[in-house]
Amino acid sequence: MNMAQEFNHPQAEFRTTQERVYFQVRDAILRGKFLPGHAITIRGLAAELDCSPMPVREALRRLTSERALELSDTRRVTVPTMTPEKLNEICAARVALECQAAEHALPFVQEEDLQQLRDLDARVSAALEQRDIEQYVTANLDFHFTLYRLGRPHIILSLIESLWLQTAPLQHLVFQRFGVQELPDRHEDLLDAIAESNVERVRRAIRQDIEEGLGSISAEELL
Amino acid sequence: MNMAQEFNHPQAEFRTTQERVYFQVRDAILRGKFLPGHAITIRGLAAELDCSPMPVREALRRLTSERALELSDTRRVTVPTMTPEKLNEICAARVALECQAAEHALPFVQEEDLQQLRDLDARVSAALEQRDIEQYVTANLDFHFTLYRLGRPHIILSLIESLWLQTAPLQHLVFQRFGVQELPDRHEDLLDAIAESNVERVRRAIRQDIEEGLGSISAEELL
DNA sequence: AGCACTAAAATGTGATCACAAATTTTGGTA
DNA sequence: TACCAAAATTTGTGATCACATTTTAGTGCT
Repeated sequence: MNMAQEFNHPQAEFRTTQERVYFQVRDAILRGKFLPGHAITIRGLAAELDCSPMPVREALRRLTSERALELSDTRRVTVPTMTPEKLNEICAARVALECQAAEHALPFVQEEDLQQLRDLDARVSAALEQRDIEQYVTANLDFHFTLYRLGRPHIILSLIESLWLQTAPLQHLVFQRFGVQELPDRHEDLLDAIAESNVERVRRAIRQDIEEGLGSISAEELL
Repeated sequence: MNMAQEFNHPQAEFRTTQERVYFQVRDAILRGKFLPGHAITIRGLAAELDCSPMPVREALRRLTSERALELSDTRRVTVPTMTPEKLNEICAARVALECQAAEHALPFVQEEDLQQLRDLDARVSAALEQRDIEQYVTANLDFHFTLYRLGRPHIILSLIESLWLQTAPLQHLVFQRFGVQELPDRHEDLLDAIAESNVERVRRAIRQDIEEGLGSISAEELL
C-alpha cells in the first residue's frame, strides 16, 4: 500500500503538471525526504521532475501557503524549522480540530468501520513492536484520517492535513535519530470510546494521543 | 482606517508583484467585491492590476489553496458558492479554533487591551445602529482579530483568517440583500468574560457569537 | 591557516510566446 | 422566435527569456 494514501487523490491521474509536482513534493515531505532547514530550488526540482520551472513555481507557492514549506527573507523556499512556539500552536490546533472531526464522525461509525480502525491500529502496534518507522508513520496517519473521513469533512480535513504536513519533517528527523520505541499506543482507549460513542472520552483520548505524540518530539532538542 | 487592517501586513510595502496582487485580490474578496459564482480570469486581472499574467497566476493559486477561491472542473478560477455543509464545517472549525485562540490570548490581556476591545465594540454597535454594512464588517473583524492577536499566534491565526475569507462573499451578499438589522451584538458578554478571565464563559460567548452570526446567514437562502 | 573581498555561477521574479481546451459569438435552420 | 452547429475568440498551462539579486567560488592579504 502506498504511504500516506489518505493524502492522495485515489482515483485521479493528475490533470496538470503543476498538480503532479505538488503531490510529488508533498509526498516527499511526508516521507521525510526533506530535512528541516534544507533549501529547495525551483530549477533543481524542475530538472529532477523533468519539467520546466513554471509548474514547480506554482506547486511550491501552493505548499508555501499551506506552511508545508517556508519562504526565507531572501525569497528562497526552504523546509521549515520547528520552534517550541510553533509546535505548541500546532498541537493546540490539532487538538481543537481533530476532536471536532472525531466528534462529527462519531454518529457515522458503522461496525465495519470500527473493525477497519481496529485493523489499522493493529498495524500501528505491529510497527511499533518492530520499530518500523516507515510503517508506523503510515499506519498512524491512516488510522487517524480513516476515522476523521467518516464524517465526510472537507474543509476541516484539509486544515488537519496542513498541520500534519508541518510536523512531518521534524517527526522524521526525531524518529531517525531516536527511533519510535518510546511512543505509547493510545489508540485502544480511543477505540473503546468510539465503540461506546462516548464523545467526551473520544475527545480526551484524541487530546492525549496528540499531546503525547508531539510531546515526545518536543522533548528532544529542537536543534 | 483601512478596512480589514488586521489582515494586512502593517509595515511592509510588498516586495513582489505577486504579493501585491495577492493582498489586493484578498482585500477585494473581504470587501465583497466578488460575488459567489463569479469567474475570474488571469488576463483580466492582470490588465486591471497593470502587470503580466505571471504574478496573477501565482496569487490566484495561493488564494485557491486557501479556499478563498475555487478551481472549477475546467480549471477556471471562481468565487466559491456556499453550501449548508460547507457553512456548517466552517462554523465548527471557527468555534474550535477561535475558542482556542481566545483562551490562549486571555492571560495576555492588559487593561489597555481591554479598553481597545471596548472601543472596537463601540464601533461595531454604532455600525449596527446606523445599518452601515461596510463599517460593521470592518469593526467586527478588527474586534475579533485584535483579541486573538494578543496571544501572538501565527499558525492558528492564519487558519482562522482562511475561514473568514471563505464566508466573506456570502456574508456580503446576504448583508446587501437583507441588511444587518437582525444581528445581535454578543460582544458585551464576551467583554465581561474577558474582564474576569473566565475561560469557560469566553468560550461560550465566542461560540454563541459565531453560531448566531453564521446562522443569520444560513437562515437566508443559500442560492 | 583564517578572513575579507571580488568575480562567477545560480536563483527568483516577471514578461512573452505557443498551444490545446474551453467559452463565446455567429450564422443558418426549423 | 427558438435552437443548434461551427467559427472565432478567450482562457489556462507550460516553456523560454531577460534581469536584478543572491549565493557560491576563488583570490589575495594578514
